[in-house]
Amino acid sequence: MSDVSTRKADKRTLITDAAIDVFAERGFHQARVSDIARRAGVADGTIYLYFKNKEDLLLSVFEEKMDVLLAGLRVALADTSDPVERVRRFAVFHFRQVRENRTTAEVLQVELRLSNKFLKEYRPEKLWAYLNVFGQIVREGQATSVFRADLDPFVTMWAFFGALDELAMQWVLSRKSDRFDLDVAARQVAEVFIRGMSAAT
Amino acid sequence: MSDVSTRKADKRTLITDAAIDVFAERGFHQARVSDIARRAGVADGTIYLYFKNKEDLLLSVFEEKMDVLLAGLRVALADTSDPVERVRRFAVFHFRQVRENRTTAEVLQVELRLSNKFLKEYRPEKLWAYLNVFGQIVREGQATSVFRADLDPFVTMWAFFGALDELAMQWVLSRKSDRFDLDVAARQVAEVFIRGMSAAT
Amino acid sequence: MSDVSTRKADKRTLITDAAIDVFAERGFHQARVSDIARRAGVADGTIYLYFKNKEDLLLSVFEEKMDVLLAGLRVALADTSDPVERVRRFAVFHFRQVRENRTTAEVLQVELRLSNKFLKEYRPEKLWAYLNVFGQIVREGQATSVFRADLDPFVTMWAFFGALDELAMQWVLSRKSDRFDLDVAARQVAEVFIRGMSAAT
Amino acid sequence: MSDVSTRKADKRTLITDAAIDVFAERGFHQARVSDIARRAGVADGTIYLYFKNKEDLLLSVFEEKMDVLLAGLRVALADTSDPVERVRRFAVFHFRQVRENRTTAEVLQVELRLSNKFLKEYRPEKLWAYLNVFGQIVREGQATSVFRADLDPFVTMWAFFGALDELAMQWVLSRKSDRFDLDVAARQVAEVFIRGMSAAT
DNA sequence: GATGAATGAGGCTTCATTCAT
DNA sequence: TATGAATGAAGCCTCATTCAT
Repeated sequence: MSDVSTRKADKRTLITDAAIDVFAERGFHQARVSDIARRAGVADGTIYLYFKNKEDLLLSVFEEKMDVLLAGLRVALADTSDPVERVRRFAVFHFRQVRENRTTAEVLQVELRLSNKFLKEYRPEKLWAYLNVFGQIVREGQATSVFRADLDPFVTMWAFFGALDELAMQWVLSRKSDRFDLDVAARQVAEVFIRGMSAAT
Repeated sequence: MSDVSTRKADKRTLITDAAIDVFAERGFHQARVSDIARRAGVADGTIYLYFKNKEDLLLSVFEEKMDVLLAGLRVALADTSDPVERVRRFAVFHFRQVRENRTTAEVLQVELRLSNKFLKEYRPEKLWAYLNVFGQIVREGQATSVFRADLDPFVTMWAFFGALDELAMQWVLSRKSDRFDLDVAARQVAEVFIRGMSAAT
Repeated sequence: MSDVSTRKADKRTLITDAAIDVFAERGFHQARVSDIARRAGVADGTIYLYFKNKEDLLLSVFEEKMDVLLAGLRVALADTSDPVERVRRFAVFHFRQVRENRTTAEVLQVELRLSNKFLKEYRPEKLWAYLNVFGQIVREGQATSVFRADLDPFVTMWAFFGALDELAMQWVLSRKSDRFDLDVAARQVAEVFIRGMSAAT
Repeated sequence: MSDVSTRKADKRTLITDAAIDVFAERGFHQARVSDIARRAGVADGTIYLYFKNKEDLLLSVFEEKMDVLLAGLRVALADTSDPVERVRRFAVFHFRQVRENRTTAEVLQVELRLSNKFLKEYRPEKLWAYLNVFGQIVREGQATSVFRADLDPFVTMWAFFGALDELAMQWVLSRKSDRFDLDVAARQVAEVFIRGMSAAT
């Protein structure tokens, strides 16, 4: 990689990292481009060399974040094909990401609303890919009769993601002092869904 | 009720109703106060006799609708004390409200969550009251050994709400054509949680 | 005086008194009509039963204040015709008014600027009458060769008033703790002008 | 001075100059920021790169003009240490500035005093520095027994400034036709104060 | 006379984006 | 590539005044 492209990549990363922080702190609409520029240590105009506009910056941030998340999720699920175990790992993985990078949950929240409402034309494929991993787990569980066949994977998938997402948001928003244990929460949510979806009588 | 207070109440309602429509149509940030005023049939300044500012109008919509929602929920749960049945009714009630008040749901689901103030500063007591109804159901189920004792009602409560909320949002944001059946979703989510929380082996 | 007219007079007085306070506190432009109404204990609209508009209220306040001031001044100067003594009494009287009614100085300041600039058509006759008392003292002093004949009474008059007014303003604006002695100031200003205007070698 | 800083300084000056004109013409409250921008030949928003808001623009005009005034005053007094002569030069200098910069004087005399912030919150250090020059003259005169020792320099200083200020305001606000001679006024005010403060019997 | 809810014009200010350097 | 000063559209909100009761 040449010096120039390295520096370019660095600057782009500086901007997206700054953007994640500022979007998480203030939300998309309240975040000012100049805030992001200042935090990234670049000029306002520089942002427009890497991103078409503020909206594009948000989408890029989201896409990059989701790429990392999805890759990590695949690694976390790699060495087991047991649907039950995979559900557990999904929950644990999601909450570990949230804890290790608090802004993840916030950016997801913001994105979830904006991508559908404000940016009508944008389809958050990466988010769907992430969710579909769970949908696929459900389908596999149903195929192997581990999970009840009458469950709609679509409904289950969104319900599961909603549960994780809401808990993540509450954890992020709570004061450090009365912050609950994410590992415990992960296990409990996983168990509720596993038993809830279970085909066993 | 006197004529004056009736008219006053009416004007406030005119404004909140108009606000819900306009917020749902254009989104909070794109909605102009003058649009809301025109739709309500009042002058721009009149809005500021009832609400501190545009954001306060949004939060007031939330407060008012949550009051109605909570009252309705209590009615829906009134004639049964069976925790299992109450979970079912909670889900059914929630989704029925969403379906019957789509624009209101859209504002509460989407626009409200984009308000930085709502997420970061405002303490949504009304939301907590609504959720605690579910928390209470869990505790009663645990007390009667219907639900597993090792579940944290706090975690379960947020997980359940997150599941309902996320599905509601997907339904609200989806195009009419590919809108899924909320009754089915209500039943499935309720069953997953009921079985998931069940103390039975 | 009938009950009605008494009550009417009372209400008018309530409003002007409130207006003096509010104008002094916040200045003419920053003062809100509703603030004055609240302080007076009347409805906003009531003010418009007694005054044409906000501007008219200011002018009325000023006129009334000046009437009182002028009447008081005449009393204070009544029993002496010695120009030197009258200068002393003028200064003492002015500062006594300021001390006994702090808002006097502030209303004068506000008025002085507004009457000339904002209300071009308004001629503050009452202020001129007040000042002309000093102008007349100068002229009498010149006529009796107590004061130098080459002084322009117009210039001297404004200079004297400016000196009094500025000191009054500084006294009003100063914190109670480091507030200087107005009596001393009155005597010193009077002496400076008396000696300064004196015809004696 | 580099090109950039020159241009920046120029733009700031363009704005303050335009502001003085517009404030003088229409008064602070009637002046629209967009008028000032147009007169300065810049965009509305540009003003906010140099000034916090409209009121800050007014106060900045004050600060900048007082700097110039103070520097000029020091030059005017430079080549004499005779307190009597210095009093004369102070008055002459002050009125010369008023005459030569009528619009600036109008803003400083009239508009500034209508600003509540200026009167109540802002500490006009620059004004005090200007006044203290006179206070110092008094003290020097007292030290050399030219002026009476019993005069409070603080009182004398404000009285003198008040006299100059009030006359300046009357001159600025008067119609051209009946505008009095500022040179005569300067001489008369100076003589009144010199004799008034004189230690001689 | 008294009320105070309602009006609505108008302007200050923000901030995403551009472009000359 | 990088800068950051400049732009200017657009909208929230204030508040003097009115008028139906």
